[in-house]
Amino acid sequence: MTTLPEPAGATRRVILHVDMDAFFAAVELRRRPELRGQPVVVGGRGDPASRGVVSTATYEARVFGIHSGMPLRTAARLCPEAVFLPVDFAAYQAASADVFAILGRVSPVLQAVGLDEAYLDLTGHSEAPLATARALKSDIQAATGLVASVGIAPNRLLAKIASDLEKPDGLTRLTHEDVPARVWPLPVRTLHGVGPRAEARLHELGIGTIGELAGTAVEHLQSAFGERHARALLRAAHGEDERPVQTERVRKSIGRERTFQQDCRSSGRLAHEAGGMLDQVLTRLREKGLRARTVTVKLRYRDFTTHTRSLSLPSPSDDPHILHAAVHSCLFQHRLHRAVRLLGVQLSQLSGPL
DNA sequence: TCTGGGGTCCTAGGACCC
DNA sequence: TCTGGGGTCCTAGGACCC
Repeated sequence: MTTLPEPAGATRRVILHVDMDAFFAAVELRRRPELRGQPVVVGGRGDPASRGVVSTATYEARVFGIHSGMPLRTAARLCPEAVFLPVDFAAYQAASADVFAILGRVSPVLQAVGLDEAYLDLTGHSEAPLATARALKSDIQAATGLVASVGIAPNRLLAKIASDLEKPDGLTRLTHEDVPARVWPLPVRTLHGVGPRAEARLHELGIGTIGELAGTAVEHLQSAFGERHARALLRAAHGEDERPVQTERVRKSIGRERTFQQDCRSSGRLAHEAGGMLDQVLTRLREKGLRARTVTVKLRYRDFTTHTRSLSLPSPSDDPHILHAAVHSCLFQHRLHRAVRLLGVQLSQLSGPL
């Protein structure tokens, strides 16, 4: 089996993926050095008895099977002696700004992915990519005390896989020629875009590794995934990815959502909470000088079914009266006879000021 | 009393217009 | 009476990512 040939005339790009190791936890340990070496879990309010999930766990905590997205209660059961800390988003934003200042000096073609990841395009740079990456890692550590893993590859897909291969403190280069030996043995779930559902469907087709996916006929995938998705999966399995590093992105929606500590049965309280959440979203909307045309209210019930109700206004608005009325209308189009676990208010179809 | 909160992108049916 | 397409908007839901 061989990889697909590169498209004729394509320039060979040099893409870096920089991924901070256990970022939230690393920032916490910087100011609580006495916790170094201990299992530390950052998530929710830092109270393992409350509803919330793990944002980041130190490698000492991961040994117990704790990982991001796991309920805090479960983490506490796996490792009762772990230290639980609340999420301090402002602290991570500040640390992130320090890291991105350093990244920005390496290349202006920089795409942030959340607070702790970034892609850089180094195509055309004279310095050897490995030397650049080594210097970058050491600059980040010297300036912030934080550790990054870096992947180098001809595209974003492979760069991201590369940065994960030798975590933590990794520095890994992947080329197209490396794909059969180093990428194909990995589980399909490693591919960006393959989540729990796609993984399960692939397993049903007898496909467990990226190599097995790469060797599958597109017709075999189409019934389960549709033609577009099937072709995208195959391209990814062959290490093909033409997506550019995108330096700017337009925000499409802003919203607020909250899980109740106890499920809410009162429609009066829901209306009150939704109004408060809309006010918070409106503050951000106006700070950015935006207007919104679509209002969505989301409810999740105890069984985790999620329902949305949306309303498009005739024209974009930042008028509190109009938007509150729209939220109210969406909320009461929901059937409110069941206890609600989560309430969300979202504004979309955003546009700039008139 | 497993399963947060911030998002993006895709699909699909029906309405409506040409 | 039967039978068209294409395009866009609206709405709801699902999958995925950090």
